Amino acid sequence: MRETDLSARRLRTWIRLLRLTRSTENHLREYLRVNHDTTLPRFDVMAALHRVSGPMKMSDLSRQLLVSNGNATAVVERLEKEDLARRSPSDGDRRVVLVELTDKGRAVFEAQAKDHRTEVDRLFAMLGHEELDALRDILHRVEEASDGQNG
Amino acid sequence: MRETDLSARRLRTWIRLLRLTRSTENHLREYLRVNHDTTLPRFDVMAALHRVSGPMKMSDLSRQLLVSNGNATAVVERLEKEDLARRSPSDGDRRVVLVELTDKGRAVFEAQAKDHRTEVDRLFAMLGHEELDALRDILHRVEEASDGQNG
DNA sequence: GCCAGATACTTTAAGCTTGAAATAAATCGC
DNA sequence: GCGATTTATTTCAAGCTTAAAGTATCTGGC
Repeated sequence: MRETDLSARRLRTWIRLLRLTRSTENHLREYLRVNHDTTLPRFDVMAALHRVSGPMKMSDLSRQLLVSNGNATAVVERLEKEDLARRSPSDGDRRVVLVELTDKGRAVFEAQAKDHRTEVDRLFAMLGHEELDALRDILHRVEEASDGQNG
Repeated sequence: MRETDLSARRLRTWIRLLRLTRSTENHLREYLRVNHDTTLPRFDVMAALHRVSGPMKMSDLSRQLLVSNGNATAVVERLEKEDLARRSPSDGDRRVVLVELTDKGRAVFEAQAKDHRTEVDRLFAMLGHEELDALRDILHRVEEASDGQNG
């Protein structure tokens, strides 16, 4: 009975984790739409580009965001159309395409990110250092284990 | 500096939570595709229908899954085409549409769910009762707080 | 009873996402 | 060097998802 209990609890926990994530994403999507006229995927891509503060390979972008390569192409294409990002060929390897934020993109993102951060802070306001510690440890464990299994 | 630290940690934690959820969803999507030739949205809808084991309002379905009403319509439509689910009008309120699994749908889902559960159990194998307790408490807190703020 | 507003659902357009196929370029073994 | 394989990216078709608009029905105030 012991192991069956654990298995059932893991499933219930996963479902609740999924619900919390969806609910939070829905909040943030609505927030970005109303206040910054943008979407979550665009924001995510811009955040990844901003973080490295320089040109980034398309493949690194999709790997980082855990989305397909075709998806990265599509979102970057839209950002490019609005002059928020720019693609350029790589010097060394001619297969590689590099992406980076434009000046406009950087400015727009920084305004969005400031509000986004405030909103996340609000949504998780009830978590203090102790809960954050506990959560970090648990996330660590799961990530490490899955690293061992795959990539 | 105290509050700024907290805010930064909440943001980092949210990002890692999001990554874990995406990574897990990617695993499960691949698993369901390869082994059961189905998708995550279809599985989620069928799971919700199976859980209530009877007719369910379309609006309750989309509320439960935290997706838009139009989305529920689209996925149920596809399930219906494959004879996995069935829609019918409600007796009392003629605006209401009820959905339920067909016999075939129930059988198909139960086979999928068995494997899905095993897979979740595998992905979260490193979490024992203590971590699950800790996680449950944290999820509780966040959910309660956001219930207070909104719906 | 009527009608103003609320509720339940579907339809639509646009954008997101995937997996697979296609293209192009690099690398490896010989 | 050459061909086979691998790697980087784009293109494509199909499905997913949302927000908004549209249709139908119900409810509450009068």
